[in-house]
Amino acid sequence: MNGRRVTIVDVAARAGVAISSASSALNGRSGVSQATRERVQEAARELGYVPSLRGRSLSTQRAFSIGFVLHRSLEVLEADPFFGAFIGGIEQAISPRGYALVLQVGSTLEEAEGRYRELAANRRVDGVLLNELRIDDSRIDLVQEIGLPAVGIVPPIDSFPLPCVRQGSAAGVRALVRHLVELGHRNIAHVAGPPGFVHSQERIDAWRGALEEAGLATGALIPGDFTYDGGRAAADEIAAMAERPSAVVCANDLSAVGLMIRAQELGWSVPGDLSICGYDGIALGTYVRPTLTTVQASPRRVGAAAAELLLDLIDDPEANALRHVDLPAGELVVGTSTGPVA
Amino acid sequence: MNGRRVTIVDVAARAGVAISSASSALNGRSGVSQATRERVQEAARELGYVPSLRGRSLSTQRAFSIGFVLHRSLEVLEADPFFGAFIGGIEQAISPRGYALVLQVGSTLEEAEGRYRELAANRRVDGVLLNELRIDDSRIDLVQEIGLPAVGIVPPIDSFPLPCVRQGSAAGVRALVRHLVELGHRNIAHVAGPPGFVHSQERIDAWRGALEEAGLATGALIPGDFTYDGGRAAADEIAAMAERPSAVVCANDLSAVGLMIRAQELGWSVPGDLSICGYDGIALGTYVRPTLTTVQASPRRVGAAAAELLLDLIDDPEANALRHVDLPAGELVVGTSTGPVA
DNA sequence: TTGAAAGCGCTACCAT
DNA sequence: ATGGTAGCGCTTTCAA
Repeated sequence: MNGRRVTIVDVAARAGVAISSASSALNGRSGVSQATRERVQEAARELGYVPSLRGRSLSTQRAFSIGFVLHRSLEVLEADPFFGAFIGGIEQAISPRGYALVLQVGSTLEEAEGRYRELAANRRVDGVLLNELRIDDSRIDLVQEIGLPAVGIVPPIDSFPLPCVRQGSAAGVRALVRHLVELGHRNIAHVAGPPGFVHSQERIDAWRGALEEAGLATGALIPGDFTYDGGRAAADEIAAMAERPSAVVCANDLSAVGLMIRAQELGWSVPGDLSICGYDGIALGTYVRPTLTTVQASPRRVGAAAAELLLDLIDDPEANALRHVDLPAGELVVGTSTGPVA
Repeated sequence: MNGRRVTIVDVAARAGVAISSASSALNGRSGVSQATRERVQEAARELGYVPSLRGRSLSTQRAFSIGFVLHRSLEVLEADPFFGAFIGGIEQAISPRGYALVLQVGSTLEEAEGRYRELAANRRVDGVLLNELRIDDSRIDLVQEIGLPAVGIVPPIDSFPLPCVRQGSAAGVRALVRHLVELGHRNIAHVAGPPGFVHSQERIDAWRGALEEAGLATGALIPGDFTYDGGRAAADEIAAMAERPSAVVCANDLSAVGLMIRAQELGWSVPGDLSICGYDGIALGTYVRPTLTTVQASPRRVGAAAAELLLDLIDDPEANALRHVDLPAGELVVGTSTGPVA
């Protein structure tokens, strides 16, 4: 590489115009003649000019990047491939617009909050994505307080105070329950997600509601935590029950797989003795036998939509202050882990 | 939030000193009296001053972030949780040093290269991590050509021209083969990684070498691509073989699981008819039945070590120009997918 | 020890 | 349409 980087000064000099004209020409602003514009662009090309993000950043007060904090334990991260797709979606949406993703990891919620504060304080990013929201999530106050543009990823609740991408899991969970009911199941349990999460609650409500619609009694609500081991524990819990359910809807695929493996270890046939379904549609569900009945979510699309909305928000805070994008619900994927009641 | 952000000018004014003194005081540089230093720090605290990364960035010519480009198809990303841990390790190493991770995705190698070029051209990052290197990887020339600090993640080869973190899989593969030999296997095949990758080749060589050491004939070398479906295809290939191996070492866990599931579908008993092992030690291997015999790699540690080295390199290019860090090999994890030869 | 001032590379305002 | 020029917030050199 040759010594100094080529700057806009070099380009302007070469084109024989003022720096300001060069800037306007390169950024497609008006106020330059066609001839000048072409001369500048020509000079830039010849010199291999690439605008410095730093200079631009300082002068425009923009970082040209957005932030996302994974607030999960590293252990879960290792097991759950969900984020790969989500991040892929984000990238896909922002890179064409010249933005980059700054990814941070905070294992606890407190740590995650700290990272958001940091990102905001030093203005490393122009906005952040908020996912896996808790009920009364403190991050909402946080971003409002520090004036950091933020987009939430939430179920379709009406009262969310920030712009958000809404993908409901209620419809999917209902579809799962209906599927089970059609197979003749009458006692359908639910392995929940960790308490406090908006989407944990949403799935619980949807499961309850669907049972009600079908005229069935509410089944057992078994605590869970979205992990493989949580699913295994749920199986043991079921084993200890006086009246076992014939089917169970898990809050996500990972715990469903844990439940299924443990059930098989306990000597049960799946779906013969117990029908199992999950939620998410991760690849793992197609690897195990029987294959998992689940709902195919689209983390990639969610990531892309949320990132897109965030950039819009950054560009025009007023117009997008309360915009929300509704994404279609996931589709039912019938695997071999659910079958007719014995 | 109050209108304007507080800058170093505000701090200096409040402390009643010059901006340059404030800067020195805050950054622990010498040339300020203890009294001044304290007064400045006090003022900064009172004002809630956080240095602007942008200003610092422009003046120091540093981005305070490093880049990593995932060059994988989104499909694989969704299935392979490897990167979660890797990224966690990176984050863990850099965030205490005030750095952030800029993550990009390039599905093809060409696209990935483009992203590296971009990162370098606009100086969005101070350095990059290079993993999954190919033989004669073009990115090596690229970073050298554009003068972008880079750290490679490679097997322990001597000739690597960049600073690197070396974690060999050879020892692990040998351990797998020895394990199989002890179980009485004499015909041990290998499902390879995609051709052209350094670590694909390393594993092929290690498998061959270990067979030779054991005085056995080289087994079948079955092409693969690190994916689940590649593993399934390998099972079909084995099914078509005149003389089937009694055991197979796969280049990674994901393909081993694919192979195993397909083998079971074909009616084979695992490990009765075929012993199978993988490499990586991903959680998936403990979910399936039988559980996968594999080698536990440590992507988190690799990520952390590589990031650490990269920051050292950025801080002192000369001293670290050819430094390499050797990481211990992974450990053999014996699951139930391998057993005595029938 | 302290302070003034010159950049870093860019944008945008204001004369011309 | 064009060209100066004043920032953006910081670091760093050089005088005082």
